[in-house]
Amino acid sequence: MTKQFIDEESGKQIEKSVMNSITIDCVIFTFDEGNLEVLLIEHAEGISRGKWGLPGGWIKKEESIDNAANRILQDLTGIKDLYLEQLKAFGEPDRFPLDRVITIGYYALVKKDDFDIKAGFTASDAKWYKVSDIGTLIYDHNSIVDYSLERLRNRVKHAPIGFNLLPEKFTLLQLMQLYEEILNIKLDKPNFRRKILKMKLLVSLDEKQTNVSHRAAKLYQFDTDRYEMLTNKGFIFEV
Amino acid sequence: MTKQFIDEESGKQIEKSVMNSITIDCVIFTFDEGNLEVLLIEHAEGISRGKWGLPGGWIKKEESIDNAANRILQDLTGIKDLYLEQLKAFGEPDRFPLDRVITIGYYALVKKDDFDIKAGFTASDAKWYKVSDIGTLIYDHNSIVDYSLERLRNRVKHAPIGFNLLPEKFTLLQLMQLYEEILNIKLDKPNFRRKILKMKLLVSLDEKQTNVSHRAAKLYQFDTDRYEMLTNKGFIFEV
DNA sequence: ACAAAAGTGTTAGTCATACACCCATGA
DNA sequence: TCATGGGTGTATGACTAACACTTTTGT
Repeated sequence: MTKQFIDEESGKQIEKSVMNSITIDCVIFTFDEGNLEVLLIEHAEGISRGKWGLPGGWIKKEESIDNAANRILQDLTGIKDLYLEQLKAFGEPDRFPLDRVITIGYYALVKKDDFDIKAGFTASDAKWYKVSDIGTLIYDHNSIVDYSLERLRNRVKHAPIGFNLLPEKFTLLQLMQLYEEILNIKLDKPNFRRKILKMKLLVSLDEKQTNVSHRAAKLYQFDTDRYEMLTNKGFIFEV
Repeated sequence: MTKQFIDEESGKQIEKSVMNSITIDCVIFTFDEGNLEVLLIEHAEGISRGKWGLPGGWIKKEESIDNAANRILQDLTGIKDLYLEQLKAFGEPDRFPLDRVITIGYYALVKKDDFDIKAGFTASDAKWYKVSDIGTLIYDHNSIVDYSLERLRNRVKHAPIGFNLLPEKFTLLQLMQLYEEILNIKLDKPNFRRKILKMKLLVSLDEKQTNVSHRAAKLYQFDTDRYEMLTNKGFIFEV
């Protein structure tokens, strides 16, 4: 099954135990200091040298698409259990200039703390960009990012979110800012509190913030059972 | 670009100006006499002879995936402007027994009246099945149907539906039954009326049902502008 | 007259919104 | 004592669910 061939993009000879004409591209989201960010990779070689794009890779002949996406992300980020979901296939005939390649888009949610760049990438190769600061990316990667944002906005309204984006312990304001940032709206603090607390999604801890120059907020964590239950059942978080 | 090769499934020699290892499969929904139905095809040749599955086809090298799906469905059904949306890619390594093939799932909504079987299919080759009557299909086609149903159920709660499933003129009860059938629930007639009418989605016609053995219901049609607006903006139809 | 579905009215309760206001803490 | 964010209270209005009720039409 394995064969050697020249990668048309990089010019390098690579091992070919992967599927032809199909790739995977991932939009990796994180949340840091009130900003929603996406991990981008700077291409070092080939026709797209110096340009930024989404991390991606090939699908091995004997692995499922989901497994391929998981493998690619684990190799890149070092994170085992990240949240990962397929978006859809992107396949305009001219999306990749050298050949007809269809790509399957994924999006992932990770905590920045867990993140650890791996495998031949240096800090200058891979960088977090605020979603508002993303410029023009290679190929159709801007479309994939746009589509992933739509999906994320939809998801946040119908299922709990934050488990894979916030630290273990967080304040209600942090959670609210996550919603505000994803949905790009302003929320009313008192009403947000009530809405979230009524869901019984959070466990209130006997702990408070430290080292803040204002009244310390209570810390919460997610009730994992309830989180899972609401993920399956869904809800309406209207704005 | 064009080459001849032997199709492993059917054994037939077919023209090969299409992408390798990638197919399209479509779940075509219709609504008939209160039932949600799916179009299935009986395979006449190859390893899956006599079994039922979803209609599908190949992607030509120079067409987009969406165009391929449109072409395949137009050839099959004769319908020009059907509602069509990509689901996602399905790619378990063993989903197709003879080779590694990834398929891109689509779902379509059609009016049965518009429908007209084409291109080498006879009535015994292609048949409408009630969703509750779908048995075991070839490959992973049951997963694709299940996923399309989930997507349809989600869609019906957040955007207007019916334009591509109901006749031009319809009663409120027909629309309600469509919701009931898709969501698999019972609705309260008076409350459904108010909810839908409040959306201003329908234009009331000065026409009534004929030949019914009870009080004739008023006929409605969709306000296309409003339908489109609500499709883009989205809404919440909670149950 | 009766069956069957169309269509209206009413009530009680829940929920979202908007905003006023008090609390705790570090600088 | 002031700025900053944490957190509570409350009045209003909108909407939903449940169900009783009236209307129309063919048989």
